[in-house]
Amino acid sequence: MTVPAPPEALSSRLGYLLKHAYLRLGEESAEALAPFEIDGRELAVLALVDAHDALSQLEVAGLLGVDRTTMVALVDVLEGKGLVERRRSAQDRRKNIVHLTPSGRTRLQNAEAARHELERRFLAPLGPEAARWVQALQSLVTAPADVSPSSRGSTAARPGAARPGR
Amino acid sequence: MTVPAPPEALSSRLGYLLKHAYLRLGEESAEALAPFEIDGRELAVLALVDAHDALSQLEVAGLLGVDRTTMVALVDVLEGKGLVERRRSAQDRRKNIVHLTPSGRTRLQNAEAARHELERRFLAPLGPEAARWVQALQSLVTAPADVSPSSRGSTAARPGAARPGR
DNA sequence: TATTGTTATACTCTATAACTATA
DNA sequence: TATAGTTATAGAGTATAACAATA
Repeated sequence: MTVPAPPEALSSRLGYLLKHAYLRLGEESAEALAPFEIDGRELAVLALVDAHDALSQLEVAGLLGVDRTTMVALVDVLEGKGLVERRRSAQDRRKNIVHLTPSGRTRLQNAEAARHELERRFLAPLGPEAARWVQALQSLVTAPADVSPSSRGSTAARPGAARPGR
Repeated sequence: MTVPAPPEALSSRLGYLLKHAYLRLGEESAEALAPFEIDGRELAVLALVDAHDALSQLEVAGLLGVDRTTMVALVDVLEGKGLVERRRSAQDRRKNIVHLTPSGRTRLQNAEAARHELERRFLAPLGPEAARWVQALQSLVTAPADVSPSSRGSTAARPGAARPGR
């Protein structure tokens, strides 16, 4: 269901708010991208391999923050839809370079337009503050993971940290 | 590892940003609440049954936005920890009213203090804008779910909702 | 007949471990 | 020996279906 107007005890909880914002965007995103038979994460893969040049599966996985085994399935799906192709790297034949097909490039452009429109609608309640709000969100995601007194372990780096993360 | 500084192609994606903000908060939250042997959602349940009076399991589930079967497991865990008790409602013996135990009340207070401190740290990169940013986030979660042309449609029902694929 | 709580089951998502082919 | 990709498997998390007790 998502969103039956949360009571005070919840509306102040960052965890609740972020989770439900994420879920809601997911729902609307699925709907907006359905005509393109693609989901938001698949679209992100297309955008990445378009923007960068000759990325291997592992490199895409790293950028996206997903496991390499997850990446295999993701590329399987995209290749099955004819949107990308795997090509062995000539320099290092262990690597699969992920290439956009012409069909994939077209799909990327059309779906990106739909995504922009969706995000515009999603952020509409913020009015002119939307852009700044998103900037702030970026700063939370890329922040150096705290530094202050009460310590804690940073998300990234840290020797034998064995993060469950992801 | 979350957050290897996302490239431009990702840092503008709301889906990516919300997901990773949520994941990161989850990691830090787990760490901050670990001493209390409780997670963020369990804490939210304690706060809800404390704030409202005599809520049934189904009512808590509705407020929290989780399934009633999920709620059973959640209450099982909290009852196992001695933080809540199930009591049959005298008015409607089908209902389990969820009560805080004295131990639950103490745990709630201590864990809430830790949560506040955690959220303060998490939002620190926003500086004095933090409060307004959270307000904006609230408005996204409680927004009337769009109104414009392409509408949307809750997870459930909706008659002629296109959906060719899946 | 409908609702609350419960159990059993299934499905999605993702991670871990082990294998292969390359380096 | 280490790395990229793959496969098989297992673990969260959550939803659906069916059932008992109660209304």
